[in-house]
Amino acid sequence: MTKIVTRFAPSPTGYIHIGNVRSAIYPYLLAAKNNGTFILRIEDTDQNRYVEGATELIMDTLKWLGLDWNEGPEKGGDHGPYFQTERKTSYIEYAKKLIAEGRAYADPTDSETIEKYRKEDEAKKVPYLYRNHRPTETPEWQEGIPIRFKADPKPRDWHDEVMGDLHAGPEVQDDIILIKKDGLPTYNFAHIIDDHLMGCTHVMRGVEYLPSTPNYLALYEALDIEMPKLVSLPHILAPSGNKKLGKRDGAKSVTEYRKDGILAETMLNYLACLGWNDGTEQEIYSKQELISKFSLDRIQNSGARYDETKLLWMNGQWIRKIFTEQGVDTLYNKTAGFWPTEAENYPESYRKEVLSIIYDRLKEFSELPSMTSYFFKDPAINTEMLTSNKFLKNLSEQEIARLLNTTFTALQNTEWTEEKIQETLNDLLAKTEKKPAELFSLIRIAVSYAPFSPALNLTLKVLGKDVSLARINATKNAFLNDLQ
RNA sequence: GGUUCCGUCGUCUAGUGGUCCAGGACGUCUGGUUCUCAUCCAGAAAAUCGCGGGUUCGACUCCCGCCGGAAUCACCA
Repeated sequence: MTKIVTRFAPSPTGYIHIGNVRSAIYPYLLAAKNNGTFILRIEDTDQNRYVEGATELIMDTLKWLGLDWNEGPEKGGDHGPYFQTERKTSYIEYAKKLIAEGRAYADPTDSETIEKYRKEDEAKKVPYLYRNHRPTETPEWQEGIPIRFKADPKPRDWHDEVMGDLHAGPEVQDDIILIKKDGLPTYNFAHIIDDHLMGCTHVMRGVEYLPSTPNYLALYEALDIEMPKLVSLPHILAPSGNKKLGKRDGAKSVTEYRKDGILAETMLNYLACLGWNDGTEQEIYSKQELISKFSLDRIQNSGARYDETKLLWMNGQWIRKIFTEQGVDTLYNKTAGFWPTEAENYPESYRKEVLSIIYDRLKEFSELPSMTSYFFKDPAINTEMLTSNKFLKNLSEQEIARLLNTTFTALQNTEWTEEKIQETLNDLLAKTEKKPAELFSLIRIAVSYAPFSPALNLTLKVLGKDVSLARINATKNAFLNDLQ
């Protein structure tokens, strides 16, 4: 069995967004599953669209997701260089070979003339095909003149691993540009040479390349190159409408989700399963599970709409999974940079305690500041919040002050453990003859002034005895002052 | 316009001729878990399988037509 070689071949024009990252994920998974090679190749032949730093951005995204490439920039490998601009000579070499064999030609036609041909065909309502305007006299090639393929239009049948058996007629095959005026190859030509030279067994890319596949087929044939397996990946659709998700539709960069506090595990899981599933009812997959279960034939052949709600749900699942399976330390290490600024004044151990009791309501780490602020900073007292609470509406201010006083006293003599605090709270319930809804809400709000918080005994435990008592006292005093 | 691809609950999907008056998940709604928010658990609503014809004893599954959506037609990738 031949070794599987896949590649991700982005052009350095910006960040990787969620609409196109699957063409990195799937090749990675396929190679990893089969102990193959995953190559990162940078297709930088378009000088005009080149963006400084884009390659780094792309590598950063890949690293974050854990899609480690075996060959490519930073890694090297036996098939380098991995930037197309550095492979210029091989393209020229192959193009020259095609010219020598009469399968390509240097095209002296200037762009105005080409534009004229196009207009003429449009006016005549015939499809514009350059091969109908092929120049009769072609010069010897020299840099500065584009090289065109000499099409061999005929019906083409091929197999796509996702789309199945495909067919196209001669009307879509044309004299495509191989080498541009600037001496660099077009994508159409370069990727074929590179895939061949790099030994790629699978070419995975978006379905937008489907219409030009017949031209590639002709090129493989003319070059006498064994065709790799073709895998067309359907588009990810924008949340609304039916358009493919692109930067123009607000497709966020993959790493932007990292800033929001989405885990890499979630991102990989969600994106991989958008348009792929293993046929079971499993929803949560680790990278290892993805690798072992991945298969080309289970890639969906219709586009999938991107749904951020499910991503958020999945992130919650992953947060809980990591906490229960790998412990608070592992989860904590992923929260760096998300804590409220005041948290810096507290030891790591305290932040971990806080995380341990709030992690199960987290959906993304960006919620951390609003969810935990009262653990790090005394909340502003807001008596209105207490008196308007639906469980506390029937309590007079006097009663509130009295209840808080009783609580203060009881807690003062409590050993500060989860269990003991809970015992005290239960005793208080019996003594005051209040419903949990009343008493606990009261205490909870008095110490947090937050719309919600973890279980009361846990909140008090983590807050600490001194802080808890001080806050209860402060609220009690606020009501006493009110009464005076 | 030409060419090509796609079409199952709102969304992601299972389904390869009978086990499907279509299963799971997200979302929504209801109830439960000594307070809140969430988690978790239980339950509900939600798809005439794009439409119309065939083939067949029987079709979401096969065939044809139509409709709808998308992609693409560059010296961009």
